[in-house]
Amino acid sequence: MQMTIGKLAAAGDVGVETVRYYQRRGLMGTPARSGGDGWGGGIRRYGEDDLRRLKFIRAAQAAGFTLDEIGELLALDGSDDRARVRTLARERIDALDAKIAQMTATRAALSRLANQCAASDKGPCPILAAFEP
Amino acid sequence: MQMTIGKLAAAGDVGVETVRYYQRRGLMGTPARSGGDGWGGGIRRYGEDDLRRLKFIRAAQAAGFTLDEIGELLALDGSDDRARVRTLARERIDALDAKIAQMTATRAALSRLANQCAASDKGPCPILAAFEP
DNA sequence: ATAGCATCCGTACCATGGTACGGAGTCAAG
DNA sequence: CTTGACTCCGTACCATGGTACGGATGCTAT
Repeated sequence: MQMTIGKLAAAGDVGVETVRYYQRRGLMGTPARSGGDGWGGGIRRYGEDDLRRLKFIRAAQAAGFTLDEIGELLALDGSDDRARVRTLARERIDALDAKIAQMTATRAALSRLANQCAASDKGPCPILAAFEP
Repeated sequence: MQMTIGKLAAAGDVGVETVRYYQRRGLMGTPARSGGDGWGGGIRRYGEDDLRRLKFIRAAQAAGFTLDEIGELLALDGSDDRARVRTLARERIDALDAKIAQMTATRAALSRLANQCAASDKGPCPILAAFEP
């Protein structure tokens, strides 16, 4: 199932410009232009693999990987440097754990704040204090 | 306990330039220069309140508020628009919940990946597939 | 009173992750 | 076979959250 960049972008839920940006960053390849009319022209066609790759980029990004790290992951896929993969995964897991813990604590602080500000129409509502230890 | 911008920044675990940046953004005030020598000169002195404010900014930032939103929160502190405060808090809580859920799922995916890549030295280790549904 | 470090301030620059623009070429439908 | 939407590509611009530079001045310890 071949598609144009527009379809690819739509399927990956990003903008066309974003796909092109990823290509410039080296995260995605640019298929040969194919219209076969003899010179340079035609339109690039993308397949399932490209879509998978695009979706991977978005997912990895959501995991907190930077585009540079994602580039490394993509390069690693197909190589067999398992150690490096494990290291990257572990690092990211640790970072995620820290972030999740931190966000959970913050959530609690915000929840307290919302409750205090809801309670009565008079009384405190101490925004600045809400995040204090 | 008065301090210079350098001490303030150190106490808040940010750089001096960052404090100055927050001042430019209107998130922190600039105390009057005081050396009393008669004209404009002297050095600005900061107090506990400034430190509290600075720490608040960092904490709120960690909660996912943008600096613009933090500006609004700071403006709200002292006003009595409780409804607005509750709304902001709720929004942020919802966003945090979504993000936490997402990160938890991602964590699981990474964990699977790390395990697969650790298991044997041969076999897959499918990075691209690791994030698939 | 002088060395040496910090502060003050404006302005410039940086990284990240895109988004917009515009002219030329291409493709599909009517 | 034209019209209208889409593609291609380079280049420019944007928002966010800082970081760096540098000359003039201030503060403090010797």
